[in-house]
Amino acid sequence: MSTPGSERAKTMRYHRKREHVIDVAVELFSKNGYASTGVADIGDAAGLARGALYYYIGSKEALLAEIHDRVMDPLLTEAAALASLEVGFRARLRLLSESLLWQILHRRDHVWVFLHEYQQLQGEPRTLFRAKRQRFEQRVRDALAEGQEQGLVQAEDLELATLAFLNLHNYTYQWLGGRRDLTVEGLAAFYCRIFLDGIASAPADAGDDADDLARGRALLESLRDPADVAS
Amino acid sequence: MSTPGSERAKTMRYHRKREHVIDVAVELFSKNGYASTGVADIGDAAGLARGALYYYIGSKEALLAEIHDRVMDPLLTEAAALASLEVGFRARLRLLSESLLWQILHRRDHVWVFLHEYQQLQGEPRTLFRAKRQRFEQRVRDALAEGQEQGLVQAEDLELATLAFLNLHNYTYQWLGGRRDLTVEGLAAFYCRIFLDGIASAPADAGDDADDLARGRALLESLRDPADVAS
Amino acid sequence: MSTPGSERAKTMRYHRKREHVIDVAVELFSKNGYASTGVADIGDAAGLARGALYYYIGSKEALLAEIHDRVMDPLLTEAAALASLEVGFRARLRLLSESLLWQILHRRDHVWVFLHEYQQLQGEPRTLFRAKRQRFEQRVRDALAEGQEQGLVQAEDLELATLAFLNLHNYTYQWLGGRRDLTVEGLAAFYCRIFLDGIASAPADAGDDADDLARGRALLESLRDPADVAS
Amino acid sequence: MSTPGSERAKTMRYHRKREHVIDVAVELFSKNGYASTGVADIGDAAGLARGALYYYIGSKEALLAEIHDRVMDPLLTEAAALASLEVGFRARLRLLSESLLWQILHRRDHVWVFLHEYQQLQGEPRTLFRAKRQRFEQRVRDALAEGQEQGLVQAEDLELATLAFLNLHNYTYQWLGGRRDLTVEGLAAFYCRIFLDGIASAPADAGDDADDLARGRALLESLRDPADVAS
DNA sequence: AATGAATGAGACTTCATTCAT
DNA sequence: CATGAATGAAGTCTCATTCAT
Repeated sequence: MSTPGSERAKTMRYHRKREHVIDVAVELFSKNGYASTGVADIGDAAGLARGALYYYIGSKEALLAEIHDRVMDPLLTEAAALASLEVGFRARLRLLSESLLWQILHRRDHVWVFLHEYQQLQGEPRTLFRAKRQRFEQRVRDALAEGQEQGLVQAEDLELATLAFLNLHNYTYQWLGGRRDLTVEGLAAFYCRIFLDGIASAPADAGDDADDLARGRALLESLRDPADVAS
Repeated sequence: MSTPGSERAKTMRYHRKREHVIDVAVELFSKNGYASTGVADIGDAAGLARGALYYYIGSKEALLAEIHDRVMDPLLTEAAALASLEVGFRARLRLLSESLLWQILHRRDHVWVFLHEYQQLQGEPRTLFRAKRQRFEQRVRDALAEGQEQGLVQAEDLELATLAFLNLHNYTYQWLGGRRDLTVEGLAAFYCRIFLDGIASAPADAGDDADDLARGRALLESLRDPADVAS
Repeated sequence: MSTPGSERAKTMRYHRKREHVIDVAVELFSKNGYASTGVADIGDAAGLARGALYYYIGSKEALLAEIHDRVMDPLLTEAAALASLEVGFRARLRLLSESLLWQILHRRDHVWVFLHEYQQLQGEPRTLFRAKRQRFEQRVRDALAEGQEQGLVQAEDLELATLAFLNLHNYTYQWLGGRRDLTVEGLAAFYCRIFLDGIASAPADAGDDADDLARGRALLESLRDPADVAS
Repeated sequence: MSTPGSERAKTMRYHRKREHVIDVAVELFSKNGYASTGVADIGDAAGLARGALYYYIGSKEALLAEIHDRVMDPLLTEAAALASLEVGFRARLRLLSESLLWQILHRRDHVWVFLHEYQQLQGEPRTLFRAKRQRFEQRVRDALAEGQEQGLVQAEDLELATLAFLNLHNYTYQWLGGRRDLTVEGLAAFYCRIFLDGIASAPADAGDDADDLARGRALLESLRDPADVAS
């Protein structure tokens, strides 16, 4: 009676619809925030009644966890692959940059949710997610350590250098909506030029600017509430 | 009934208590998120009943707006002062960096709320806040334009350079809690060394790395779901 | 298409599967309560999807009604048979006790549902069930009336004696789970010894204990909230 | 400005209203069942909006726990007092009976909830309640042990005797609604006469009835489905 | 200046039931 | 026979806000 593969077809339909629901949720979460988006809103946007929605998502928080995985998992897979690739330090970092920016540019909504709402995760998903994030961070740190050995990274504090690299990339999600002209390769080239040439330079001797800085700092302090400065 | 001056005294007490309430709210908002912090929580932490709280705050959203102003206003004041200061380009950018990092390090909780929950603002406070943010951004852009004229900033896209500078600084609030050893001056020196030396360098000719990059990109694409790559 | 007899075969299979579903439901209802057991739970435990389940049960409430009948109907049949049996009063009551305890011990789950969830029945099943229960109660009362005529039951209030007899038996389902060592005959002997020897005795003249009782009652009253005692 | 004791007055008002809410809930729970009674129903019956209700009750389950305590706590207090009272065995048991029946008759609704819905308790309240119940049961067992020493309780299995005593009393809540003519003292006298005279008698030698019983049992077995008898 | 009490909308989630396939 | 998908009402609970006192 039933065509072969019909069972898989059902599963396929379920799976496709489920993905659609998540897509819809991602868009709403990124636009209005996780806490401010109601399950009813998602249902309306997905064309599903409240009850049917739960047939697909389990819970609002499971939805959030899934969105995190959708970004984090490919990111880790790619970073692992890049770590094993036999390329030079600068190329490896540039490729890491491109991998990260690919997610940020192509999955803008996901990344917004991912970087903005991660603290809403509770329990096991929270733990899991934190571990994954640290694993990714470690990949970047490993790459920078390689550069350090080659003298291409001048930094006492490698941890801080890693964070600076991530700062540069991660915050992009905040303003990306207003700059749709950017490409992954172009942005990676720009960020990596700044970071690599900057981090390769000798730690600045502020000698020339010392006087200017002193005057400026005095000015700033004069503007601050004494109570604030004390703290 | 009331002694002369008592009215001003009341105002003072009122003001002090109000500040305290806001302090308490900032801490809770930064720890648990704006949406997840109830007015009751704030009241409990401030030692005030719900009714009395509203005597001081007006509304939960007004509280949020006030927190934004507490960071944004000094930032704008200082940026304006620095703009008029007669110092060199590098020093001015370094001072802007220090001004911004001072808020981030010394008002960590405020900055968290400010950078994390600003989209929860609605109506007029939202408009106002966006205008202030753009004004601050313009200060940075102006400083970079000065560097561009002097050949110290090599960037076709000055807007993008501005955003990169802000990326580097702003995202700091996300991980600052784990690095309490940092100082404003030290961090500013590090960020500005990277940014200034990096942005002053000639746009990279990726010639040497071209082959590595090609191989890496092929690897990355092979890992991606075809459906994703298409989009 | 269908071989002769296949229809009856279907009916058999249907019937057997239906019984299985009910068995599963009884177990769940008795363990978790009727209201707290979902139709989905029953389906899962029976290995049937939600849709298929309804092919067998009609509705959740019909299931509950059926479970009641499964206990009540044999009970009534047996009580009727015992009523016509020519045996002495003591033996008849003992046999009624054994009949009732047989259900309680051998169909513990059914009886739990039956004695615990009967008030969840609505409409016609409710009416029917109440009638059946009263018919059973009447059988016990009839037996006791026989004993009363023979002077073996000393009770002004025969109704109350009936209820006492039922109390003794029915509440057993509450703690039976912890006492799996008991047998129908043993428990019936114990209950009937107490009840028959107790009910055959002359109504107590509390003369000897009057003083003790008075002191005890005074103590109890002193412990009670005056507001409570009033009501 | 505020009259002395006004603070206590507020607390008093809160307390009184809270008690009222619980009273209302008890009535509904006992009439319709715990699971079938919605929080909305309680609110309606108490004349309180949904939100206000939670100001008083905390949660539906906390309400259930409170109802349990309202019965169990006085019961334990009284049982403890009676255990220390210097009275004879028969009087002590009679007083225990009266104490228990006082709750059953005067707090019929509470007792219904207490004896019928206790399994709905979860977590800590569940544990606590079970411990209290066992403590009460122990009081009865202690009293019966006293009788056993005096030869007034003929029972190999004291545990079972305890349960029989409790059966007799506890199940009363099921039919009490139809018999409002009863008094605590009258019912206790009746139950205790049956139980004490019954339990004091020599274990029955069913000699006289042996034949009748055998015939009756054969009849019963003939009525039963062979499949059932096997189990 | 402060409070406790109340509100009512809306939050997330569950559930018995139906129906096209 | 059986299923997966869908429904919509109802469930418990939270929350920002108001107001009489």
